[in-house]
Amino acid sequence: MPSSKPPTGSESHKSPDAPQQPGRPTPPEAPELIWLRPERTGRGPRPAHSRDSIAAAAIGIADAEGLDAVSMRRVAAALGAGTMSLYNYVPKKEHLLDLMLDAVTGEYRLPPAPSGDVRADLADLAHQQLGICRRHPWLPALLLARPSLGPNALRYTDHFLAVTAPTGLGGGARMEAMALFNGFITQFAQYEQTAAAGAKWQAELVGYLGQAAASGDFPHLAQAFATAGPPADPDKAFDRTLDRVISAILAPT
Amino acid sequence: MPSSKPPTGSESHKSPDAPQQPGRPTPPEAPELIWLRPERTGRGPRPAHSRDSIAAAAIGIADAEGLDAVSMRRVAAALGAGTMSLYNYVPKKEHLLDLMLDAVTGEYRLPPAPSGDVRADLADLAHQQLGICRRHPWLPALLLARPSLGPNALRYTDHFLAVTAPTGLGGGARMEAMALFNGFITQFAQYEQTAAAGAKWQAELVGYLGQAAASGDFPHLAQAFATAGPPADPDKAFDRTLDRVISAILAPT
DNA sequence: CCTTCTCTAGGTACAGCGTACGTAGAAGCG
DNA sequence: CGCTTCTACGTACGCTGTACCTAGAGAAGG
Repeated sequence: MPSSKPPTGSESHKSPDAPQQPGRPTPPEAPELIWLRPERTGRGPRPAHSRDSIAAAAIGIADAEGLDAVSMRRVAAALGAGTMSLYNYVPKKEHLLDLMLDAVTGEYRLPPAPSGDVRADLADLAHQQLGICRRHPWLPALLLARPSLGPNALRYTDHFLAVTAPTGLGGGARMEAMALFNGFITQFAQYEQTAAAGAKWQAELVGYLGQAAASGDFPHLAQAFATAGPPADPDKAFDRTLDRVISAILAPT
Repeated sequence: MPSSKPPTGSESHKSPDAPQQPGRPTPPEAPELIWLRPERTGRGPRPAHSRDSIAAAAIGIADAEGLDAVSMRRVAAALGAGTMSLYNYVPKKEHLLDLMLDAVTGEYRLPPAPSGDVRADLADLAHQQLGICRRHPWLPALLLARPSLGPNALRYTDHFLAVTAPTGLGGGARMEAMALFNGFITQFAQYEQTAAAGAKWQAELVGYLGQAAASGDFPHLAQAFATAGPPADPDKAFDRTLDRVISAILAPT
């Protein structure tokens, strides 16, 4: 997440009048989006790896040890490659994350066409997404941090637009609806992850909230705290809020 | 975002039978939540700084140069302190982020009591949150990454519960509603940020989407792309979706 | 065929990160 | 006054992303 000014890339000539020969000829402007760079140009030796295998290796590490364990060195080592060789495939680490994102987005099983029941189709998409997020605990954080539109995400988007076509909403409105829809699911999954992360953390939090409630400064919080039932079944809570979100999407303007 | 196993802290005795004297006596279990640690114990010299001043310094850096520029060294330097001195106030960098989060949460101007118009009160909260997020571009990313419940967040939560009390929903349901509400706003702000980040990026994206649409593989995307009007006023889009979200919250079960 | 040129692989090196640890001295308590 | 406990901070370690360079593999053009 570079803040505002990336260092503008290379521009690496040593002296203004030097001949083009030495070093790199500075490919004038490589696209920033990795999906716009061809994976292979056809010249030179065949690459020993592929974007897919790299993404798979990174995903394996992230699944097993968390997103923080995914470093260029680790991934390269997992592939049996030298660290810097990875940079021939992935110009920046950001792009590695993009590859990971799109690879897991490929796990959706999208039906060839909408069923006609918008609610059911959306619920299916939602449950698939929640499942994918649960299989890859690092995914919600990544989805929230960076919007990425790889080929598989395009497939998904197209399908979502198809499913919501009967609503009569325009293209832009349906894109907004998709953002709301995915955002809710992702955040739900993210919350599940952090909640599951630490029992000790949770115990501390409960103590802290109880103490806050007891202080008298937060009467409504105290009341909600006091009337809270047993911790709800997460799947029930998900479906309950999902219903509300779908209703919000389908509601007439 | 530590994945699952933090290294369990210190436990730092060198030999089992060594006397307790050397080094640190290992305070047996300091709470992980920074809000549970007292800022001051009363012994020893008066600290030269405070959590507030530290948070302010960090926020200043983040506002000016982005979240990545906020490092322990930078913050300490901004305070005129040695790097490691910061660790007397903030046991881990995570906690520094918690302090930043709660400090900006203090920017809400909460009325002493709900007005009685639930929709209006929620809209006010939403616009305040959007404003805060726009003032601090790094905030959405942080809000999405880590749930944090500092004192100011408790104030906010209590107010939200008060505002939504007339809905008749239970405490748990209103907490879920708050998550949905805040999540939507945060994601909207986050999206605004990334969109504003790079014109070049946006141009590339448009080209990429156009190319994808032209490929014929994504008919609905192509159609949405073709019928898209001029880019909508973000504030209009925000209010439009906000209305839907509020309706979803207020809808009877 | 050979030459040429482009591509890949990978090592080395650097700046910067979070933070463990140890030391020196100040301030409150008995 | 001492004892204890705190604060301040320098040094050092392992890790990160990645700029840059050197070899050599292998397709394209003559």
